[in-house]
Amino acid sequence: METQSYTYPYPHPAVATDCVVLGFDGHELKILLVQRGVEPFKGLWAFPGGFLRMDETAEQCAVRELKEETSLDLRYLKQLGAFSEVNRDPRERVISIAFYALAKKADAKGGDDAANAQWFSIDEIPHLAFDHDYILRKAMKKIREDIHFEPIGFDLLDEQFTMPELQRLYEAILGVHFDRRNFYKKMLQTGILEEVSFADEASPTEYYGAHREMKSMSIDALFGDPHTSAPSRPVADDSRRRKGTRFRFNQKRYEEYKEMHNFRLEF
Amino acid sequence: METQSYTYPYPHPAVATDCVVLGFDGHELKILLVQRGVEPFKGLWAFPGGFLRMDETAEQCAVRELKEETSLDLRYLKQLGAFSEVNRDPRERVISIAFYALAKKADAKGGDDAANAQWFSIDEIPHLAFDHDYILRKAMKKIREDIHFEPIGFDLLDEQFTMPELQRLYEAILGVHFDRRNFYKKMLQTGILEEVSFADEASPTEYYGAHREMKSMSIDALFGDPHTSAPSRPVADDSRRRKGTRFRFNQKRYEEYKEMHNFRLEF
DNA sequence: GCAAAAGTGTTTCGTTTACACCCATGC
DNA sequence: GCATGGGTGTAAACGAAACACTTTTGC
Repeated sequence: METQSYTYPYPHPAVATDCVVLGFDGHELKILLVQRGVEPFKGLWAFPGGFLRMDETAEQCAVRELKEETSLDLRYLKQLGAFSEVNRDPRERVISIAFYALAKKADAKGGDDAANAQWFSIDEIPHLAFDHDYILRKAMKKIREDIHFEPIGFDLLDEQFTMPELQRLYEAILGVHFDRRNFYKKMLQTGILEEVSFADEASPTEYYGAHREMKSMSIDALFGDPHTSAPSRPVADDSRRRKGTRFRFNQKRYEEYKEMHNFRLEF
Repeated sequence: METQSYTYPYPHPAVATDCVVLGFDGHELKILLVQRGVEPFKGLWAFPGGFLRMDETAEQCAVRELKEETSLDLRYLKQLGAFSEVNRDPRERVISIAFYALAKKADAKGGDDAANAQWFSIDEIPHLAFDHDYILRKAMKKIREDIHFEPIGFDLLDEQFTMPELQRLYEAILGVHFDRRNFYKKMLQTGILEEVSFADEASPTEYYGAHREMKSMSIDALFGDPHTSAPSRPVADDSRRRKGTRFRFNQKRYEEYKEMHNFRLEF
């Protein structure tokens, strides 16, 4: 395809991006890997990524490559930094700008469109190509730090989620166990979660793929709290309910809260 | 000097490093800048930095360039990330890998060897070349975050320092005011500081540049606690004393403490 | 109907904050 | 000797941690 060549008075390294994509299936953290079809490291698994074009930023490159290789849209992209070991790529000098990204639970389930892209459980990651083992360790370290101060958990769950789901996610990322009651309290105290009432169920992102007629729920909506109006709720709804009260992340309240707390919110 | 040229089948960006060097004079934070002698942005101030060589990592490049441009040795170097805006350099596509570094108080004072390197007070920074204004904001943000979890303050002070000095540093970085008593307590509680006894004064890094005969202090050294042996101490020592109890950072205790607290120590 | 998971409040403990006086030094 | 800065303890308020039982759901 390319037949030209490019000449510079000084040597230039190649610049590429790599993206550590995380997903969460409700119980375990997952990492999205692609299997290399060409040398070097042919057959080994690696992070999606590729070479930087001259008309795009590193961020744009990471998004583009991910789309190309795994047809996944990103919710959250954060730079880990540049990896510049001299011999990290046997072909030529390649600087990699690495990112981590988060995929919604729904996307994470069906997201292996690309022939050789696959989700791996975080504790069953094979040995990776290049210095990607090292990059993964850095990524996990950073995520564990970031999650204390940024609401990244919500980017890994569906738009609506239950408290136990959120807790399992935090526990999976941080590798610790929380007391359920304390976790509830802490999360609710921040005020950045809003309870999803039955009236809101047929929200922008569909819930369990089912539609709901506006009419049958409008009464409940008027009365607000689903508990008080529960007896009058059509039984049919139950088929679509799943266990537990559902919440959703409220971006606006988060911004307010952050401002109140000097832009430093601890989870 | 270079007459060769370098050719690649695909276009490559240039890769450079930039280093935000911080110093502290006891009252204010300082930033080390160099004045550009050539276009683009000739005459404007910028961070020390330069192009990456093919046989060095980005970290090595940052250290080398800093040494070349300002003859300063670094105490602490941390990557901020890669800056990859397409037009950040008008000459050609240049990716910058930025770092921040800390200079000891002593170095910071006399460190402007290089003809056109100069320390600027943090709130008198001129408009900078390239996207360095933006990089500076990112650097300050990261330092303010990092200082909560890493003992970076000590890299900005001399080996020995007083508690008020340390407090002023924290206040300068974070832009807040602490209650003196609470600050003492918190710092001492961590256990990572050790009080410098008179016996230790002639420590590896000299104190106020004066030497001290080992003989005249060996007795105090044997008895440990400086308070009990104070009356027998030669009066001559007082000439070298400065106001206040001095402390030093104990790396070993820090490692222990960090391990005890899951590698997450909050300052 | 039974097992598994969701939901809820209170007490205890440790940490953080607020606050005032004496002492040492330098002018 | 006076002003400036260094050094110390205690009480109140707040946030984190520990803890058990009832309700709902799914089989």
